[in-house]
Amino acid sequence: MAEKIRRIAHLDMDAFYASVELLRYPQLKDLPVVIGGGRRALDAATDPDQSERLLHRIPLDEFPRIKDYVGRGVITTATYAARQFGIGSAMGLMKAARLCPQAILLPVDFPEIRRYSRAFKAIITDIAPLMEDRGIDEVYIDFTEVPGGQREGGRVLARLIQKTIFDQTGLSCSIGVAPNKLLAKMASEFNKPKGISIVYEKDLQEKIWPLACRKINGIGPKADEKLQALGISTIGELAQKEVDWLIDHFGQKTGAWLFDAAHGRDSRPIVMESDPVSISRETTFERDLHAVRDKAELGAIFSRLCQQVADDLQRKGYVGKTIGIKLRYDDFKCVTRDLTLAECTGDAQAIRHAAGLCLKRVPLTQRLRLLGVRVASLARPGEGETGPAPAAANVLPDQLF
DNA sequence: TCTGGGGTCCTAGGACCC
DNA sequence: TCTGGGGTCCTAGGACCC
Repeated sequence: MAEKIRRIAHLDMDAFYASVELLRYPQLKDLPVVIGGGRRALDAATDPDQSERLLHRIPLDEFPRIKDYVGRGVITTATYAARQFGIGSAMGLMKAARLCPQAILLPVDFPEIRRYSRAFKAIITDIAPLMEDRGIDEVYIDFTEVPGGQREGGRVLARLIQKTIFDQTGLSCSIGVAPNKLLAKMASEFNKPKGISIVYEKDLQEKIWPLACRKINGIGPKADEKLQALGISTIGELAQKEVDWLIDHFGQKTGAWLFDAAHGRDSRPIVMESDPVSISRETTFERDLHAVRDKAELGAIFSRLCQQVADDLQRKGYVGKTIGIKLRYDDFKCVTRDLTLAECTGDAQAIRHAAGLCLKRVPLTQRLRLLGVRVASLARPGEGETGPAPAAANVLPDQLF
């Protein structure tokens, strides 16, 4: 019997958030639709009175248009029709409105998105149990030992998974199968949407080296800029460099990683379970707020964030001992402060108190656009939890908010 | 009219201990 | 008195990803 070779798949749902909405509103198919934004200006779409009518093929001209949106939201997903206008993920909605004013704008329906996310993942693990969750709309799957996982380099199994997901949910996905996660991730992008791409080790020069370095998961705008400045644009060009040269320019760790990545080497395992490192909540205000003039409003938001983080901790079954805050100023500059307590807590008041101490260590003359609260150094409750904060801690007079 | 929210990982300096 | 390591924890910032 032939030796099995390691086959890793990366599966990415096609325009996931938008596709889920299209299941509900099939009349929007082939139109530019954008998902994103906050609550405001979208009430029409979520108004209970209207949702009745939505089920009965609401006329197109009654859908909210992006040009009517006022706010600070960004795009989560755009349909392929919307992408024709240059609209893309993470783009500000205001900019997207200029590119395609008539695009339909729908808010993210998180419960629905999570429902479909759980559904497609359950379909996958029924077929191939070794799956790594990489977020709401993508996963890695180990094909190596699964029936059909070796046939045609994984294409047979990929087709089965793709078809089963589509038959059971109506959603399409793209799959790349390769010797490791790094290459599988790149392969899944080759034929989007509804694509299947198979990459073998021997395909490195032909299929991977012509690609831009930016296609490597982990090379972002900054690293790409630095590579460009060194005359390196493609993965092939990166692969021509000596490992020592890369280490000189990028440091030991990054240099060695760049070298391996350019040669298609990646030994990271599939990780099926992991504990979170931190749990946080943050919010961007509708308008920039001032620490003094908008003190009451900020204080209320601050307390709410602490309560939400405490609720999240409770629901997920964690406590933590490092409490942190994050501020973004009106010029988009960001600062963080954190404080490690003697013992873990999950209590909203204790979090609020520690976060309040952090806040005092930060300059507050400039207007703020974002405030966040984070709990890290997590543990399971039982050992290390302090419970409610001592009464004295709650009446410290010098709390800012 | 720029630029969300929830994460992970890395680096680097200082404190502190052995 | 000066001169060293190394290891771990804490903190701040930043790159990157979905």
